[in-house]
Amino acid sequence: MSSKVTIHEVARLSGVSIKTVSRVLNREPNVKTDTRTRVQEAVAALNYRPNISARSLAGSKAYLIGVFFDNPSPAYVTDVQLGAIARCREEGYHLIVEPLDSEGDVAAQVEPMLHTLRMDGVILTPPVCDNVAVLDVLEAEGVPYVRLSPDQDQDRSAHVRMDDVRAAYEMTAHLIGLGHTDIGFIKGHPEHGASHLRYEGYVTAMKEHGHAVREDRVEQGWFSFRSGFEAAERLLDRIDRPTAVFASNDDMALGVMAVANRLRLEVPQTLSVAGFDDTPGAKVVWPQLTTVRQPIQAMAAAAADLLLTGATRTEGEAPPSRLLDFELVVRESTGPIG
Amino acid sequence: MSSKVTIHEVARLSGVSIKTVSRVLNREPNVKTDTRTRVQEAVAALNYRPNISARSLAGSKAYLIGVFFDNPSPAYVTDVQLGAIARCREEGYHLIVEPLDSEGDVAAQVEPMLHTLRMDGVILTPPVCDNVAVLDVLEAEGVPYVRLSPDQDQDRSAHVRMDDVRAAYEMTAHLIGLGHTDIGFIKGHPEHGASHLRYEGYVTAMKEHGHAVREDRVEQGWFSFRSGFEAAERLLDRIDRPTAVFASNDDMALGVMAVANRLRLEVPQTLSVAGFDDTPGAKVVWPQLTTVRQPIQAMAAAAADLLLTGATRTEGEAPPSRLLDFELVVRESTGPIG
DNA sequence: CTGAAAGCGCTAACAG
DNA sequence: CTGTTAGCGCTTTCAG
Repeated sequence: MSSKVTIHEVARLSGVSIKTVSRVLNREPNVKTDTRTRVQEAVAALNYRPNISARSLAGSKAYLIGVFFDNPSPAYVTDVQLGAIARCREEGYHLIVEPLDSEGDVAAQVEPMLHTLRMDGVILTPPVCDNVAVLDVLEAEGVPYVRLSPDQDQDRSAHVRMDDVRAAYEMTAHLIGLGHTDIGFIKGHPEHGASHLRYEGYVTAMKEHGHAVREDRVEQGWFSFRSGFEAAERLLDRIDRPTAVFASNDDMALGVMAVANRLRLEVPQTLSVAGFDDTPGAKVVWPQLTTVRQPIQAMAAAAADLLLTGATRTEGEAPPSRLLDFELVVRESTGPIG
Repeated sequence: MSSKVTIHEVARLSGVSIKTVSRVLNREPNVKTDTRTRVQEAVAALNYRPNISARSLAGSKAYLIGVFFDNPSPAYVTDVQLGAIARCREEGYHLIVEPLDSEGDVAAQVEPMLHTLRMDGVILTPPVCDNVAVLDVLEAEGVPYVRLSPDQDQDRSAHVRMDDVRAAYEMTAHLIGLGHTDIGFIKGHPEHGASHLRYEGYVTAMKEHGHAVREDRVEQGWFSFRSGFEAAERLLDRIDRPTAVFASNDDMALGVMAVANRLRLEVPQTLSVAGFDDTPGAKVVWPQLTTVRQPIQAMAAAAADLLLTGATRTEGEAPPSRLLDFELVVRESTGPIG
């Protein structure tokens, strides 16, 4: 219980008023350099840390940023937390995590936490970032928020996203560059916006390179391993089959790999397989999966940054947004034919 | 900004003093049932929520539980958070997540957060739960903590764990029950306590069933996919090979699967493969992996419970601990020979 | 069983 | 550039 040091002790030791200490703490202007130094020394000497409850009770900041999530993948959630905390720590903010139960009334879960804990901002991950009821509550409570990769109504709020179309385009181009012309595609869950964007990238790349998009080369999937497995069976269990398959996410790509194994199709000699997301599973198959990496940590850090700099509070103008670069991760599951 | 309702409004509406409202809020005794009801109605009518900063500034509780982690797997971290929050919400507590950078001075990172944010308790996950410097800081600051699956010095603090020995024993017994007598084993990272416990379970089961533990059937691994892959090559790429392999974790088991695929060994007809942990990857291979599921959410909930009930503050006696049950998850990667 | 008074440790005005 | 005075919304004494 060594934390009995308060702002008063610091003020006394440095011979100034508590208000001046407060100014130094908050990096406010109008403090003589000399005084500032003296206060900082006292802070260090006493190992003083301002009490966050007192600060938020008295002031307008809570030094707390919330991360709301509702069932996305663990790897995604963890990366969001790591990215957000990295930026938050610079300003002395902490992260409150609030898993939401999407089965229940999500808005009803959100409202109480906004009342008790006055967070300075909230980061919303998919799919809760597209839950209109949640956005409504947030706005009614006046809590700034940033959405990560929102599907719908992007102009409604500040958000951070990645260029799915271009990423899918480049992955397709990568396959084409390897010599493939007959490339199968497995679509993602039709209710996820990313599905359409990724498909669009694939189609554009095929067309621009003069390759037909055959109807029997495009299968519907649902982002799950099983749906990828089944789609791959339809695509591959026949004489006339594509030489490469691009699945809209890694889980489905792993399903493709499983089918390839079963059918004794050598990857990548006989079949190239590409995924999307760079989930942990991508490195846990043999051969390792070529995929697209989203800069999730950087996206979360950008979201935190928007919140901390107050950039979300725009008057009239369109809410700020950031578009980050993806990365093509070429591993062993794609290669030239033969 | 609808949250201007304070305890005073509630007191006025219910015709009592704020102290009585406070009593009702905190479920304190000595309030007439009638009065209590009236206050609760006022709370509901005004949609009042006590301000957490004010509460923690005035009182001794912060309504905040910390979760410290330092590089365990995303799936593990997420489960811990879900389990802990489930218990915390019942009491109006929130979760603060603090990823620690194990490369740096972990203790130095912990001390400031304990000062600014006076958490009521902290849950430590492996491997940070075995960092003595962190435990020292926690104790110096008087912050109660519970460790999840600690390796060392278990009696030092409250902790929650699972019976690794028995789980490994039962998995081995499962294989033996299927008719296997020649079972390979891949050990985990030698510096993780679980590695030894799991090996012990395997050895005990083999011996008790009258099967020899051949030296050339036990390989050292490091919990990574690659180490499992390499160990499996030594175990399987030869005429005289075991009919089953039990890897100390799923990542290594997936490495075994990859080697089996490569060597064209049919799983499970020619080779049974078992893992440990039930990570997401276990369901993302074909055939799906037989493994052991740790009740991570339940363990985290138990840890939160110890913290919330104040069970960690024991005088003199041994710190409390809870041992939870594991679950054998039998999927398709294990089966009878032939 | 209930209430009045006194802060918790800080920031927000406003004076100087 | 610096200090003074008020609270923020609660819990904690301590009286009734």
